Formats: sequence, C-alpha cells, structure tokens
Amino acid sequence: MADQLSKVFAALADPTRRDIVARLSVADATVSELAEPYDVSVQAVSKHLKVLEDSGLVSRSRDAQRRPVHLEDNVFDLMTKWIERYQRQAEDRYQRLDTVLEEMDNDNE
Amino acid sequence: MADQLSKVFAALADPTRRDIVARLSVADATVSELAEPYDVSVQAVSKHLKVLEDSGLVSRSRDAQRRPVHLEDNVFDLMTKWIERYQRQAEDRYQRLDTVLEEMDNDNE
DNA sequence: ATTGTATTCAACCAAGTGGTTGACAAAGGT
DNA sequence: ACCTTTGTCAACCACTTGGTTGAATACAAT
Repeated sequence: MADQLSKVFAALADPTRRDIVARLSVADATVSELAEPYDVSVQAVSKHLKVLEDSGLVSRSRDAQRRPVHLEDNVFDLMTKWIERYQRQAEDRYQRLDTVLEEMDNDNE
Repeated sequence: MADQLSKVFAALADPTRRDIVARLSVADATVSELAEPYDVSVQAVSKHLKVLEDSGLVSRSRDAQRRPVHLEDNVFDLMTKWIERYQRQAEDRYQRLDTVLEEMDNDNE
C-alpha cells in the first residue's frame, strides 16, 4: 500500500485516466457515460475508476443502479504543494545566483 | 512510447524517485552520491535515474568517471499547467454556484 | 415473476516494473 | 602496467498493470 501522493501520481500517469479526470472536472458522470468514448470495455473503465478512487481523486455515490463518479479536486493541492516546493527552490537558486552575480559586478567597479 | 506528461507522472509515482528529485533540487549529485542513503544497489538507482532522465526531469553530464545528475526544474511547469486547469475549473464552479445561490437569495426577497 | 440496465467480480494473459547479481567499460590514481 | 572507482548492461525473478471475457450482483421497469 503506497502513500497517497504516490497513488495520485500513478493514477495520473495513464492518459485515459487523465482524460476521465478532465471530463469529471466539467460534471459528474456514471461509469457507462465515462466509458462510452473509449475503445475499451466498461470493465476496463471500471478498473480505471477504482484506481482513481483508491488515490482519492474521485468518489462514488449511488443513484439506483448507477454509481455517479465525482471529482475530488482538493486532492490536487497535495500535488501542487509537493511540486511548488521545487519550483520555489528553483526560483530561490536563481535569486541566490542573481545576488552572487550582482556582488561580482560590484567588486569589478 | 508514452507522452511526456505520462512519463513525468509515472516517474514521480515512486517515493525513491521523488526523494532523488528532492535532493537534486538542492544540488547536482553523482549516481553513487544519490545511491548512498538508500538500501538498494547502485544499479537500481541507476535505473531510477534512467526513468527520470527519460521523463525529462533530469539530465546528465560527464566529469571523468562521474555522471553528475541535474534537475530540469522547467518540466514541473508541464504538470502544474495540467493541474491548474482543473483547480481553476473547480474555482469557476464554486463561483457559478455562488452566483446561483445569490440569485436564489434575491428571488426570496 | 421476468427482463433489461448498470456495474462489479473473477480468472486469465501479455507487457511492464523494481529489484537482484554478475560481467563489462571507462577513466583516474599509484 | 595495475588496481580502483564510477557507472552501465544483461539476464533473471516476483509482482503489478491494463486489458480481455464470462459470470454475478443490484436495481428498475414491465
């Protein structure tokens, strides 16, 4: 059992699952609705949804036989938080570099 | 051959690889330096680095026998761009909901 | 009660993953 | 020249993954 961050990244590593997420960001949908555009069995899509649910990216409720799928957008924060750290550090490095270059410049005067 | 976005997400789905990225964000490092803290063979780490390189997250140069590994932080933009779309849409939905609720409120007066 | 619709479960398969060990290559240090 | 350091390549293994088909479940509708 991997940590959630690993699961989220793994879930989004599949183009079909990313597309499902994209479509769910517009509106909730049922399994068969989601499966319709793809050239794979409904069962395959059901598996994809299990992966997405396992990662926390989607949740499912019940409406008669249907299992509407809902995007849990808050999970994205987990990723952006992780990613931002390294983007920020990259910026910090550039800033440090700028400072160094400035100091070098001042020394030359 | 998967698209780059798939490769980047897949690469970051592994905790060891995320940790390598974290350490590279501080400074470049050689393969053996990177391998040192983990309880796996140098070959295993070499494989991890190949995955990271394949995704574009790192690049390698040469310094005698050493192959310094460098983080290509610009690749993060690819992910954030993808993620932001859905975070933004989520915000849009909330705004639409707010508008609807406001209108309902006005109707009740 | 029977039939239809929506979804999941189970067993299977080919391909991929993360690890191992052993051999090899490439460059430096002595 | 020889040994050491640094790293990769190759073959192997257990496990996972994304797909399949067929059977089972859970409701709705007639």
